[in-house]
Amino acid sequence: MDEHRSGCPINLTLEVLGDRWSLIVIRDIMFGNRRHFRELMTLSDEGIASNVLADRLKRLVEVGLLWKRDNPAHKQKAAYCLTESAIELVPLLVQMGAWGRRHMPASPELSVRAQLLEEGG
Amino acid sequence: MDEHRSGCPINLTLEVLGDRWSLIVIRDIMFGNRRHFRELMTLSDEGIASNVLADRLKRLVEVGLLWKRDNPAHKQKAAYCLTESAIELVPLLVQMGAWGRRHMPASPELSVRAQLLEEGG
DNA sequence: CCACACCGATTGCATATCGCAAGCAGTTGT
DNA sequence: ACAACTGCTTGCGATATGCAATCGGTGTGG
Repeated sequence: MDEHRSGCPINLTLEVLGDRWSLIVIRDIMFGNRRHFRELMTLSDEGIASNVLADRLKRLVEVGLLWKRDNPAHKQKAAYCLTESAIELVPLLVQMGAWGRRHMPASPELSVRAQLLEEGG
Repeated sequence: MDEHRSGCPINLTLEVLGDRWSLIVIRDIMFGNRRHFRELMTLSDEGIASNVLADRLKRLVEVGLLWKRDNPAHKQKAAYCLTESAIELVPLLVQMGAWGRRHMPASPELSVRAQLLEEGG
């Protein structure tokens, strides 16, 4: 993304994270302790397609939300890690969880985590 | 959208708001004091297309984030208003503004509003 | 040494959504 | 009557998405 639609902070955040998958990937790395491509693809309930996951990982690295750590022992098992910018998305994800918990048909077991974070985990 | 990808609160929020325009519309109604179709289309910096705006307004009404108030004096000038659910998105928008202000090239004049909200406006 | 399972990632293809421009019918002000 | 304005629709090319199959490179067991 080269040109921005506007300089509004909310809009700029939307330009980076405003799609159906980017925050799912970040959520799984952040709270689900997933680092590798196959983990992110198969272990999450939503079922992201491999081409979409590859595209999102690439874009999130490009915009500085993730970085790729090579594993010298296992060259194929590169790990995707959160940058400081991504870690600072925690309050945003907490608010998203809190809103979804109150206004959408969230499943009880998955709501617990959101509730704990909301109360200050 | 009939079936949900998962019961995770974050995912459910993304299913409703995870696109480039829904939160822009809500932002303009919430903070920009815009109620009418033409206002939302022409007065915002990002420049939403009319068909996309029509689609988003319809969907946001369907999911219960907006409601349409008829104007008896001006039949053509229907006003779109926030529901209670949408008003409770304020903390989420505040967090989006805060993150964008810190990590994206936000313009100074538009950042002021975000900063004020962040500090508790 | 070699077959095989696994790794991240790519390709092809059908479908859905997007951005843009033009235009619509109904309503309002003069 | 007429022009300006209302919310909204249509056509169309470009782009994004979802799905399945597959790729070349890498580690492993026999």
